[in-house]
Formats: sequence, C-alpha cells, structure tokens
Amino acid sequence: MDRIRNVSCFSKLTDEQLEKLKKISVIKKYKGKEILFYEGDAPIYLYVLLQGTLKVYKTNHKGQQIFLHQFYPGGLVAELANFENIPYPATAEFMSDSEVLRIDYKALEKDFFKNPEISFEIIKSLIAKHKILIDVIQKEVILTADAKVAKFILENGDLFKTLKNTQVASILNLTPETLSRTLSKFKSSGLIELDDKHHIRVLNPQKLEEVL
Amino acid sequence: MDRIRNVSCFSKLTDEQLEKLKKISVIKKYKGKEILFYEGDAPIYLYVLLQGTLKVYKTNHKGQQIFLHQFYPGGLVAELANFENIPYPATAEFMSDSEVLRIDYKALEKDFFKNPEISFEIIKSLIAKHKILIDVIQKEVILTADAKVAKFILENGDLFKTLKNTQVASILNLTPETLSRTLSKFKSSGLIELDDKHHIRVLNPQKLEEVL
DNA sequence: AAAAAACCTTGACCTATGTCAAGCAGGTAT
DNA sequence: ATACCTGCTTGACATAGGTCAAGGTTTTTT
Repeated sequence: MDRIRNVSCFSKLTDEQLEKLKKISVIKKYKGKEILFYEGDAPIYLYVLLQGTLKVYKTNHKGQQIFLHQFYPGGLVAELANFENIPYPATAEFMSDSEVLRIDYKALEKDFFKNPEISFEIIKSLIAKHKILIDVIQKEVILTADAKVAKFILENGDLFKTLKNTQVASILNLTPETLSRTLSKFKSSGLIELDDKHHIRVLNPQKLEEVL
Repeated sequence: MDRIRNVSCFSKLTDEQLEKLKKISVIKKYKGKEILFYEGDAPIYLYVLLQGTLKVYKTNHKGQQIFLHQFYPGGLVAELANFENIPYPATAEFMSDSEVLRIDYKALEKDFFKNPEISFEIIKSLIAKHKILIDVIQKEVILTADAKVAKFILENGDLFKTLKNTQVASILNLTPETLSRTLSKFKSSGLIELDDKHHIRVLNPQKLEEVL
C-alpha cells in the first residue's frame, strides 16, 4: 500500500523491499483510550504510527501517569525494547482513533538490518528519542513547576487554545491545581494575560524567560 | 596504536580504516576533577574514554549536580550532540586521572558513516544510552528516596564497601542526611544490617523488593 | 431549557525531602 | 597523646508541590 511508502522511515525502500515489508506487517486500527502495550509487556512487534496520536507514559508509586512523550504519524514506536528484547519500559495509549503498522520485528531484523538506509533511519529515530528523554529529564528533574509552565507557554502557547488546562497539566505532570495557581501568579505579576477563551497573551517574554 | 584497536567500538575496522582514524584523532590525558565539556558547549569532537572514569551530570536551578551517568573505558561519549550538532546537554567531569581519544567528528562522519559495522556500533551505543536515560527517569521521577536506596542496595550492595555514604548519596541524587535516615529506617525495621565497616548485609530481600 | 457532568479556582492542610546546625566518631598528622 | 579533618547522625525547621474539599463556571446531554 501507498500508506507505507509515505512513512518517511520507509520512503527509500525499493518496490521489492516494500513487498517484503508488506508480508511481515499488518495495519491495525485502534480507538482512543485503547492501550497498544503496557509497561512490562514483552515486545514482539515494532509499531509505526500511521494515523492518530499515541501517548507514552510511566506510572509512579502512587499510580499517577508520568507523561513521557506523544507520537504523531510516522513515528517509530519502541525500537529500544525490540532491539534489546527487554520489556517495554512504558505504557502506550491511543489518544484518538488511530492506525498503526504492526511489523513482525524478528522478520524485519533478519531481512532489513543490513540495509544502510534503514540503519540510518533507525539511528535518526533513536537520536530523536534520545533528545526526548533528555527533555523529559530536563522537565521533570531540573525544572520547577513555574519553570515548566513558563517553558510551555513560550514554546507551545497556542496549545492553550486547543487543550483544556487539565490536559496541559497532565503533559507537564502537574496537578491542575498547581497549573491554575501558577497561571494566576503569572497573571498577577503581569507576565501574561488571559482573555475570554483560553487565549494566553504573553506580555513579558523577557521575564518569563527568566523564570527558567 | 593498539589502544584504539582494543576499543570494542572500533575492533572490527580494517588496518587501513584504523590508519584513517588515527589521522583524525588524538589521545588526551586529563586529571581527576577536570572538565571534558560543559553543558551548553558546542560539540566539535566525539570522545571515546580509554582509561579512567567520567561522570556526566546536569545542574539544576539551585546549582546542585544531578548525576546522570558514569562512563567506563570503551564508552562513546556524547554522540547525540555530535549527530544533531546541538550543544552538549550535560557536563562531563573526570572522576580520576583518565585518557580519552578525541576524534574530529566532521571528518569521522565523512569517512566512516557508510560503514555498516560502524553504524551498528553507533546504534548499539545509542541504545545503551537510551536505556541509561530511561533508568535515570525511573530513578529520579518514579522512585521515592526509600525505593532508590532499596534498589541500590539490591543491585549494587557491594559498592557500599568502596564508596563513602556521601558518594552513594550523590549517585542517587539524595542528600547524605536522607540516605542516612533511610538506612537507619531499614536497619530498625530489620531489612538490613550494618556491621563494622560499611558492609551491608541484606536480611530481608523480599521486603526490600517490596519497597520498590 | 433543564439537568448532569466536567472543569476551573481557591483555601486549608499534608508530606517528602532538603537545609541548617550541632554533636560525635574514627583516622591522620603533628 | 593531642588536635584536626572528614564523614556520619540526628534534630528542628523550611518549602514545593500534592491532596482534599467546596463553590462557581462552563460544557454536554437529555
């Protein structure tokens, strides 16, 4: 199918290779809130997200989700677990109705691994994920709640238009209460302004940077 | 030099390739506590640790070190920054007198990147680092202080023999006070026993596991 | 439009861990 | 032996952020 060809990761395969790939993979559909895999599951498949969104999170001692990352179409999911044949280190849950390409990993390894194009794509994907993890560490370990919020406003200000505050809070791994308090603090110190419908206007980007 | 050949990452190179590598690299010696690079520096070189130990950490808002990882001889340091040409995301400091192979990254990229052996080694190194980062997240974000200590005792119990408590505390990113309190708590609940010289005996591995 | 559900805000309180300070123990140097 | 580090322990206190609860507001369902 053309679906596969359009995935950036496989764009450079020959027709013949694509045929092979088709044989070891299948397209699966999921609904929002369904789970693709749980933390601790054994990895059998490599997944490529074709459509929809997928979030990956870990669960802490008190059962709360620690949001790690969100996948968009084209993303390669969970190579690590496949490579190392260790249990998935996190849980993956669909956030909307989605489609994934489910690839039999063992077969892929056998046929495709010597292909330098594929290796390169894998390196790229690993590096991207590496960056994500470093960001997670930055976010969770280094930044205070205020700094998280300031960073999010500066980098993703428009998302406030689409997301509810609870959703933003969960992306930042904060409680809605803390987010609310932080926003009012910023508001009262004149850093931002909230008009009617969740539209944040940054009044003082300078100062907001300084919070970091 | 044979030094290079013994680095696992380059063990499969031909003599000719090794010659090339020699031309674009140089061995540097450092003393303990010297800094290899600071968080935020621009990456020019790829480093391979030949001898000694190197620790990598980030610094949080209050200026404390957040320990991320320790490198041992053979380790490839900081590929990410090189690949992506972004500033180093952490600081690297030698913990003992050490030697590194300093490789001109641009030249390496040009000459060696199509080599599937090298690609494979890079993938391996990236995956190892990926795992480390996931562990860091696990340690810093998911685990409580008690759980960190319990995990460390179970996995690295012998290190208590060689390291001072302050050093263990800094590996766990805890204050010595917290570590001390946690150890006495474990001791008084009969989970562990401390004899004269820093030798921890685990009395109840079962229960210790449960703390996790 | 009415009822129900979900969301946001604010206050009071809790908890884990860090900070500061003091005392103590053991090892090393004088 | 004495003095002096360095590291360990313990206590009192501080603080960031979470938890619980209640009231108000918005959105969704009926």
